[in-house]
Amino acid sequence: MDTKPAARISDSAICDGIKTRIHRGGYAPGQRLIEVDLAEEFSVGRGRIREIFKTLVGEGYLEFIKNRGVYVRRFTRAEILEMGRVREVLEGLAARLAAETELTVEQRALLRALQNRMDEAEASNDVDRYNSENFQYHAAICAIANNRHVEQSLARVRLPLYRLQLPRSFSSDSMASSNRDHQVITSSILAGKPDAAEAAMRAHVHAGNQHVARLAEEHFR
Amino acid sequence: MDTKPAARISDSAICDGIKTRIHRGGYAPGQRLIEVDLAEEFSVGRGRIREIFKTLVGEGYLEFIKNRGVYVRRFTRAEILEMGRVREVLEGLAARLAAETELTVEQRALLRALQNRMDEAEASNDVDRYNSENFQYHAAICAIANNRHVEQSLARVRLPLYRLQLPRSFSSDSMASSNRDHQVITSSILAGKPDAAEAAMRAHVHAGNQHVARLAEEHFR
DNA sequence: CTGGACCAGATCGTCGACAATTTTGTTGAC
DNA sequence: GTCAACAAAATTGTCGACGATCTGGTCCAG
Repeated sequence: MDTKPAARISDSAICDGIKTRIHRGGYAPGQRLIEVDLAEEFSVGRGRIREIFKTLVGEGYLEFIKNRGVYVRRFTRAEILEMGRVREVLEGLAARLAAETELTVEQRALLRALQNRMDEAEASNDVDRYNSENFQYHAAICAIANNRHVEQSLARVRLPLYRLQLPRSFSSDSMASSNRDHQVITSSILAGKPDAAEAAMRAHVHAGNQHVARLAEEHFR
Repeated sequence: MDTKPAARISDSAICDGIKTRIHRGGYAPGQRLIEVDLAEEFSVGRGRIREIFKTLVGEGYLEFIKNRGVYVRRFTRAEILEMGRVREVLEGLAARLAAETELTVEQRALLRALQNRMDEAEASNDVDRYNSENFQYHAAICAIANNRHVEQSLARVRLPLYRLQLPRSFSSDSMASSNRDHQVITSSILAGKPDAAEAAMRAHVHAGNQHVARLAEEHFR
């Protein structure tokens, strides 16, 4: 029993692999994914890949066209703006729930640490780092909110953001403004003020959406 | 070409069939669905049923457990309350978007007609009819909001409501209170007041959630 | 040169067969 | 009667094969 025949790969591992590539840009928006290619790559049958595709379609990553296969989902500008409005209220709710929570010392420390890191990134004008910390910050608030359905619904409407994670996504100005929002949100949550936290978060996401609305058309194809 | 061999049933038709049964109670929450049974019933292969299951899992109707099959999704009280909070903000957003819309005459007429019907149901104390009109009313607002992602996200968090669609779901008192909310929402949308419409809708759904929170534990198993 | 008809290759759709796993049923000891 | 161990049945997991559909290229008429 020394040479196990390469332990069978799990469905979720394959799912994660595909998601990661989409996030990282290995698969481009609109790209067609060929069943047999992935089947060979992961050394599984085509049927399993097919089922995994259906799952990923359900999560909003892929688009399915009958008899034509699946494509990495591509969002139009109008669609991204529609999702943006949903994101406003959901991120707002997450902030509210976080502010309603009796925070643990670890949670308080985490929020402060993330805010510090964003402040540093802003001070050193490091847009990439700010962007990355920004994602973690929103994820942390979502985790503190502790509502699986908020998290799940948010995940869907956040999908287009990964694609817009370009260096140009934040200018120096917009980064400063974004971080001012964050500071208000952070302190509102730490102070346990749900109304303030939600309002600040909604305004914050709304501003981000207007930024998207002003982007040139070429960003969306 | 006289005897077509029973035109092949489409995936979406099968999906709808299963969904309908879940809504109508033909399949009970927690019930296990056997692949081969459905395959035979619809005269298709098991693989297709399997893929359809994955799709329905993605939409929140079914739950999948490896090596054990799929079950009609069952929600705990805590989960329903979590979903309720999401519903608050999403229904609120739908009302806001509807109020932001330049309504057509048809849309105005539809809203008024639905409100009238609910008023009638309330006046005649017809809980079942009120319940049914209530669903249509919320659907109509969602349609006017005209945001596919609001609709999609809402569909998920509305799922537990179908199950609670019992006659006892509204008492005479709560029906009156619910319809007062509706009247405020309706007039706010007709008057084009987004803030008022959203606030009223949020309060309305919030009240409904508190009603759920007070239900006895037996309703959730 | 343009466009439509046709053909060949690539890819998807569906099914049935067999293996793996879980569930159910039975037996027997205590 | 209760429980464990085992055996049988039911159900799910996986794959490969075959037909159906789509894609892209070629050829020929105009």
